Amino acid sequence: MSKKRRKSNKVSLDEVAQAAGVSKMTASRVLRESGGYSEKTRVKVMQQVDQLGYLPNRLATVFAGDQRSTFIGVSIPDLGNEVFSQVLEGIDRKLGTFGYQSVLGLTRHTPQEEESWIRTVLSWQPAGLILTGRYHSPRASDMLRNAGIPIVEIWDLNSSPLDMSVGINHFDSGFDMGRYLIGCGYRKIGYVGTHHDAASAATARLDGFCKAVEGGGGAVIRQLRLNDTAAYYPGYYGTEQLLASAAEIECIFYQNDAMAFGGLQYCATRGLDVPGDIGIAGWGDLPVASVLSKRLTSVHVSHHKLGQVAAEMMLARLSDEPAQSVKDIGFRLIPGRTVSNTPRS
Amino acid sequence: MSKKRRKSNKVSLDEVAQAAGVSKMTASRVLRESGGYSEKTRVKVMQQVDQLGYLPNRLATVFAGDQRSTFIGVSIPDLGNEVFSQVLEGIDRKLGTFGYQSVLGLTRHTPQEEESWIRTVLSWQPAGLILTGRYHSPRASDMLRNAGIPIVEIWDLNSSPLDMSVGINHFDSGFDMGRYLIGCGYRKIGYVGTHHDAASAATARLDGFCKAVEGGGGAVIRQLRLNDTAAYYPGYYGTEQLLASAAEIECIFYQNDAMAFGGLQYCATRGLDVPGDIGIAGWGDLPVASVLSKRLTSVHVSHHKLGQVAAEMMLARLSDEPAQSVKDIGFRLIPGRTVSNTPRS
DNA sequence: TTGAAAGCGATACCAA
DNA sequence: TTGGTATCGCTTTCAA
Repeated sequence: MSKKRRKSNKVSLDEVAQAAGVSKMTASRVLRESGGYSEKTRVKVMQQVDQLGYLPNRLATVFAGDQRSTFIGVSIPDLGNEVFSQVLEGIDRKLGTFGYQSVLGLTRHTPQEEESWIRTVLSWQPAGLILTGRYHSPRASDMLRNAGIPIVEIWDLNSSPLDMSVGINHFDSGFDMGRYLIGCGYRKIGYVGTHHDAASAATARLDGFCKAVEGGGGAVIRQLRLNDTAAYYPGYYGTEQLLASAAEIECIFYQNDAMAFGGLQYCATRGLDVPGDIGIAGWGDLPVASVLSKRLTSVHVSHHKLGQVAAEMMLARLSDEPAQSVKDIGFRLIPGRTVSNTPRS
Repeated sequence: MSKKRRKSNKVSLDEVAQAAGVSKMTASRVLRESGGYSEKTRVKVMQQVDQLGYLPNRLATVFAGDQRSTFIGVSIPDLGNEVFSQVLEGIDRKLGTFGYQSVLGLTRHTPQEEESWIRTVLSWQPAGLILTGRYHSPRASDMLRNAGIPIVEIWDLNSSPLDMSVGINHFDSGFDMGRYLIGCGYRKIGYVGTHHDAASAATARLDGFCKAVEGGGGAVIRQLRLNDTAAYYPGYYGTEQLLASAAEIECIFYQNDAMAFGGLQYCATRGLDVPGDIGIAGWGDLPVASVLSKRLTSVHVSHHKLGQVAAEMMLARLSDEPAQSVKDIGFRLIPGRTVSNTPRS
């Protein structure tokens, strides 16, 4: 009240202590249940805490002590893509259970936005960082190296990570799908995705896919990369565009299941039989695939688990337990019924 | 190096200042571009900033000054439900643009988890809070009132909010759908949703729905509330259960479009014609509906916009602009083609 | 078991 | 244009 620079009307530990007739150190010890104090003192202090509605200021705590905050910065490209909202859910549920909070950053896949977000988040002294993707701008990499906190790079498995990495090998997952489609007899294949740059996991998938297809005597005769999100409707109109420009395509591989589902709907609308007239393959095994009458050919990845494992590695590190630094959570090709394994040609 | 309680190897403002041969106040002014300093000084300081890789400690800034942090606590029930991941995306994109960060809390719709999350987040001195839902535990309400920061309650429009509110009137949206289905001639109606408690917006929707149906001479003859998430597959098997227990149902209203889509797939699998044999109505107008060959009967709500508006109200308040305290973003019934407007009975 | 004093990294305020 | 000093709320350290 009397002080000049009182920043708010919040109750401070000192006020609680005075009200309880003890020093603030004693009150501090009671609240942290550390060091020695008598039961009588504890009761007196806790009474005042309740009475005054005292809430500790953790900023001051972290600032004063050698402690770290309980923030974990989490960067995610976007939440429109169900893949990433599942990863985030997995991360935050696990972190929350252990008293940590996610500080979100939607970085749109761009290194510049990531860099600026990293700078800001680091200034809040986070306990650790979980980043999607393995590519970071040079300045971001510098900051990360100097931060001296645990860092988990997720999604695209990084065999020589800054610190730790969890994910899958996207190249291999694309390769396996390519090989599978070749094995089914397809030769003229198309791809529908969004505009992903060279550093993206989707690009690695596509590279692996093309390699397998070409190695097997087929060809990815057209790759459509839309300037849109990897969602249902772009899959729908992307399929339309693709088939309009290359009618001979026998099978289409999509960036993810949402787009593949859009493609399925386009085919249904046009009366194209799947897989009779055209094969459809997705990626990610998203929930929408769980209710289709024909199982969607796809690649299963446990997104929720990926997030959980990332959080677990972070937590292990924070409590100085021995932690693996690289973890491949794997994938599984799902044959499904939207491609035909009886070659037509 | 020489100091005793050096908490880390981080570079402090004082070190930068010393290296540049000025006082830390001068360095502080340069970095904040406030007050007066000469160009020569600016250059000297900035050089050292680059050289030493100085990152400000915002904890200290907030702690020292009258400033607030740039954290906004955001509580969301879960991200598996696309509705909420869209809301969150809308919030974080807007906040991020203005230099604020979302501190996430997945509170599972339970007041207890919300309370514990609120306590933690408040201890970090956030600039504001965005909370999903209008019901809070008594202790949470106390803390919120005493926090003295802007609070936006979203989702379920609250005409007498703690502070501000954005959302829609869920009761009305359910009512409109009920009236619409009655107008189409349906009388024996079912509901499939998840287990939502009395405080949930989904309950308000269902209440409004029932009122309209009963007022129109129909009956909601069975309400199925699954102990599961409001997702595709529960919609699928929920439909199966519902029809097994009440075959006379002519039309089903679902908690959201994801569940309705699961219902559609169940009908397709069983050879039931929609809307010939049974009507299907969803809620939320989720992206999946955008690619169905038959437009799903639903209620459109702009989830992304809801998040944006919530963030805008928060930002306005934080910059002391006049801000509306209650905003209804509205909804729109989408007739669609999964219910029939030619009554059969 | 308790308390007094120093200090964490920055900013506000006032003086030079 | 600059710098010294007090201060934010709490914990650490040391002494009683």
